[in-house]
Amino acid sequence: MGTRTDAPSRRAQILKEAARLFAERGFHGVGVDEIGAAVGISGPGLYRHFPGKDAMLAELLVGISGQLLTGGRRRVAAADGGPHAVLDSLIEGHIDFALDDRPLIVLHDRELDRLRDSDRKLVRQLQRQYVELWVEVVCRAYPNLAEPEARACVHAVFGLLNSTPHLGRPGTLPGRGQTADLLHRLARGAFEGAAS
Amino acid sequence: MGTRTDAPSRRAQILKEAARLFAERGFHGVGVDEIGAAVGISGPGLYRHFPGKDAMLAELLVGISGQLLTGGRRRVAAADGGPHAVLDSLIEGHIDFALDDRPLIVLHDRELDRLRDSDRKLVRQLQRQYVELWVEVVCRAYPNLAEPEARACVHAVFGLLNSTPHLGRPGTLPGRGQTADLLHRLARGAFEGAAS
DNA sequence: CCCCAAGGTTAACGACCGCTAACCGTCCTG
DNA sequence: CAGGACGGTTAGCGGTCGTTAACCTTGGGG
Repeated sequence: MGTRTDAPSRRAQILKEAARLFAERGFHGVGVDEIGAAVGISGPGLYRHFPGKDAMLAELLVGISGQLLTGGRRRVAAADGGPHAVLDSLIEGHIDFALDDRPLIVLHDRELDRLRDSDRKLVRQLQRQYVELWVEVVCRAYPNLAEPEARACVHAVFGLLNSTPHLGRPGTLPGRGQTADLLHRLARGAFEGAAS
Repeated sequence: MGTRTDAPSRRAQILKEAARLFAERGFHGVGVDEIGAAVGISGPGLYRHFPGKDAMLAELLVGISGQLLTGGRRRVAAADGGPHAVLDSLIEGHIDFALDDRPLIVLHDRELDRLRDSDRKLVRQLQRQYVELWVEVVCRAYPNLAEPEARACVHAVFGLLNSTPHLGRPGTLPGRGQTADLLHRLARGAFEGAAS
């Protein structure tokens, strides 16, 4: 038997609802009773699945950071074109994540400081590796960008791509595909502008 | 006697420290005692200056939104070049704000939902007007962008420019001037990329 | 058939938080 | 020199929050 991939239903459901609530109202703005109510159980029943409220946030943030990193590494490893093609792949992956898991993207750069020291250190390490992955590709694609500049560009483009939650209600923009395309052009253009 | 511009020292000091703390740990993560301690008085002494903790956040957010809007309008009115020059001026103004008042920029798009309904409605209205100001200029500068696309671009570029808090410790990037220049090129490039 | 693990329930505790009450010193002014 | 506005203080109240305790129900296996 594996120690993971057990009991997918309830635990995953709790994490999903907790992510939504944390993203909407902030970690400190959500009570455990509300999280419980969101999954049909109430209050302290959550403690059969998690040792505490902090642990939910920690698991969410570690999960996000890990997913982003491994997804990015996979795309870099699967590169078959030049550095620009690799960068496009990274951008595409990040956009997919931002569009499909908005609450997680919000948490990922808003609620990091609410973690216990050890968890925060781990998440920061994962995030840093993800950034460095991008920085290497950007430096290869735009050789006239120095590394600190490239790092700043990467952070800025993350801010750009993570702006999807601010796009607000749907319907203002045609569809997911076109939104993704627009974001992609924005990100590429930003790098081009920085390197000019 | 004017109803404003009185007692600049203490009140302004409280607002400044409250902004810093709210940005660092979130509105719900900061107690009034900590805000008091940050300005040398302790706890309920704050209630001689503000009716409550909510009022501090409200005043901060209304102030930021108003400053951004009036600053933007001033720059549009003072336009002496084509739409691209106006857009450059808007970008420059927003960068100045983002670099000089990082905590306020953070609050401005993180803690909006913690306000009472009336205050939130006001702030949202100011923010919307600011966005529309940009959208008009962008539509003039890039006529092949439809209005919904232009609006999405503006939000995305805000996300890009507001990423300065993530740049972390200073010293990684040369100086303020070069950071501002890099951000400016990133923003212009993003619009160019979107319009291509 | 019994039992026990899994996953709930409600009650309640201790800590904390926003805020009020009551009080106090210090100027500035009529 | 009285007096009141101003800007502090400490004590404490009411409510909320995360967490624990004690108990209950159900389903599957020796």
